[in-house]
Amino acid sequence: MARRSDHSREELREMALTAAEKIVVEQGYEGLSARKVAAQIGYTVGTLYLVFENIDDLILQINARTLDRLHARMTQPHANSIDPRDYLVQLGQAYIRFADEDPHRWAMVFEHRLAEDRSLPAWYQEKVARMFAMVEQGLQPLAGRHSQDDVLQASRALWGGVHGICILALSDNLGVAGVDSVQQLTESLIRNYLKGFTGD
Amino acid sequence: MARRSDHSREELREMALTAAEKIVVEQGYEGLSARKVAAQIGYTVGTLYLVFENIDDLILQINARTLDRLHARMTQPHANSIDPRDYLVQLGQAYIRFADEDPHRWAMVFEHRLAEDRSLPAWYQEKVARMFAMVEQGLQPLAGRHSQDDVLQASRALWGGVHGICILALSDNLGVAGVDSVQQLTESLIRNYLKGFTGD
DNA sequence: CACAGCACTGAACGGTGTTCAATAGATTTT
DNA sequence: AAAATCTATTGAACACCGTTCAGTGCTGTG
Repeated sequence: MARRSDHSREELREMALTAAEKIVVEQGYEGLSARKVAAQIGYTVGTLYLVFENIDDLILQINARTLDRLHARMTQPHANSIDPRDYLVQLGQAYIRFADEDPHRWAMVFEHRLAEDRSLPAWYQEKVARMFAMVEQGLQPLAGRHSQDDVLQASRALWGGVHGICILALSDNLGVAGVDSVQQLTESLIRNYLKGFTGD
Repeated sequence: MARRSDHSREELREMALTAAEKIVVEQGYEGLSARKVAAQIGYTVGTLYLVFENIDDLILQINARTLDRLHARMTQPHANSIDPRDYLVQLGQAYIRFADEDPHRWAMVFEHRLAEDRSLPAWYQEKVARMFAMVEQGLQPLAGRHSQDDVLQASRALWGGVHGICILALSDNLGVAGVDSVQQLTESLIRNYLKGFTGD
């Protein structure tokens, strides 16, 4: 029996999340289970429920971390001093690279569906919004005479597009092998879309 | 106990698939279970395993039917006698409409992941390829001086894009409410991409 | 040193996919 | 018609899943 107060709630939470992430990275979404996480950190399943509302909650916390990692990756390209088109391509490619390097972690963000009725908490939606905002800002210099609404719509279409390519590629539904081809597809999508958007 | 030979293997298979589809349509992927399907058709779970290899197999069969339905929907717009651009937009919108009208059925095609190592059977991949082929053909009239490879790549980028918008929209990650807005996004993606692709 | 409080346990519940010895109903043989 | 054979179907069993909560035993307090 793990001693009482060996670890604070916060420590427990941290240990559990780290252990769970390890399982996900190695075995994917399907490989994750409350009992496995508990065993990894030397506690029993009941304890997990003192720290997390339920398994969905735990998954959401991991996905939040994944979104943070992804965001960090996408902050590496710098908007200043390069062509806006190149910047957006770099954003897209950072996204693809992230998904390729850590497919299990990435996939869980999109494979995890919460119960039909329940919706994602605001703080989580915020993290998603933050990524769309990056695209929106990257698109801004190319706005020309487009309205703000147009830019918003374009950023969504564009990012949805990149995401779609990423999904299909990772599930082998694109008949495309290797990251390089996927990167090319992404670049094709972005550059052609932008050509259409800016109208030249 | 259901009488011996009340139904042929083929009838059993048909009954099971129909029952399973009903469950999926009503309750989604998560709501599906071998026992529920068996109960629906008046047999016990063991019998299902005489007809299907396992639950993944059953799901794959349903997904194959879904792909057929989707394909039928996408065959309704006619390539002849309209502008190729309009045709591709119609294809995209048929896709979105299908996903919107039957989200559970559609979602299962993409939510279902088979074990890491196993890959989709050839006859199934064929059905996926058939859909990409439609896009490729729709794109052909706009090929101009592009190589065949370019057209192939463009069709994948384009379709991946439509798919991505569809996914994000259905999981409420686009902050877009209502089918109409999604249709607009799709049209934006396709028309702008095509403008870039054809270069005018 | 006793005791109260509570961190933690782990068995229990109802679910899942999957297997396979046993059964019961149909068919064939006697 | 009865007996024997055959086999489609059963359903209990297994190992897992998420979740709950009465009980246990450690720990800080009085």
